Amino acid sequence: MPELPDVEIARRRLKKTLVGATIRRAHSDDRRVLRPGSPRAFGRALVGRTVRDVGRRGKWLRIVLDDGSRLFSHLGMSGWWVAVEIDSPRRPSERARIDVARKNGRAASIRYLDGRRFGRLIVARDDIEEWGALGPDPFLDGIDRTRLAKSFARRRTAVKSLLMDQEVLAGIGNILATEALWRARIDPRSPSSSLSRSEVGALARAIEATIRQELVARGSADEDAWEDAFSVYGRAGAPCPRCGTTIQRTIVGGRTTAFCRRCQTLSTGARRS
DNA sequence: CTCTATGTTTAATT
DNA sequence: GAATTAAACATAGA
Repeated sequence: MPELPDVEIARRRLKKTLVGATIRRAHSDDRRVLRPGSPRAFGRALVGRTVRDVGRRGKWLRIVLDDGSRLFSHLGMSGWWVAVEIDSPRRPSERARIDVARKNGRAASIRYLDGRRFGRLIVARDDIEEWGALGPDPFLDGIDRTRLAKSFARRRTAVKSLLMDQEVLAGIGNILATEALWRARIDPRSPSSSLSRSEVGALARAIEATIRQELVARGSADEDAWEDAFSVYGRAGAPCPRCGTTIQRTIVGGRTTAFCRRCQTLSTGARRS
């Protein structure tokens, strides 16, 4: 379940169990998830280390260790971390496990699950390239309207595709982009360079509000809260919560997109040709 | 059987 | 070059 809000929730939970704890065992034999690393390097880098910090940028998690090395975790499409009893039996679905001893004397264990195995676990001495390439994180850094407007002005690509570009803003995926554009009343197919300054502002506010809303929905124990928080994502054919018009489904930048054709307007302004 | 899926990278095409 | 599109990855569920 991995977009910015989900990864932020995962970060907070991991931080509670891991910071100050010392890693006693670390195991993974999943070469796909560890790519381009190896099971041996994974264990060797982690065992004996104490966790200093658990951070996040965009959809990446970064666990910093006492020797300065780091474990990066990207959840892909289906990745997730769970905490379990230290002696709980290994389940076949577990792609990695890390057992720690905490300062309070209690032991803990976290397991990485990832059905589709698009996720990554990377150990490195320094920050990896993918981390450094990320644009500003809307939750950590806020959204610089001027900078965003400049990114949009440079290209005519569909605004939704630019929103999902991790170098423009880090952490926005298909759900956040779909929901924020609905909230800002902007057609996802609008060329980014056609957005007015006030539309960019409305979009920035919509992104911030959607992140806050999903953080609450996904942080709650209620299983249904996750889907209930969506206004249009996955709701093609259902009525728009705002105007009642049937939600449309289309493809933008290769990804399924839901939108309301009545209340999300297509900007066509400033264009060449 | 077919289609879809919260992501990213790479190859192919325009 | 840039920019867009399709395919690929691996797996589960409808």
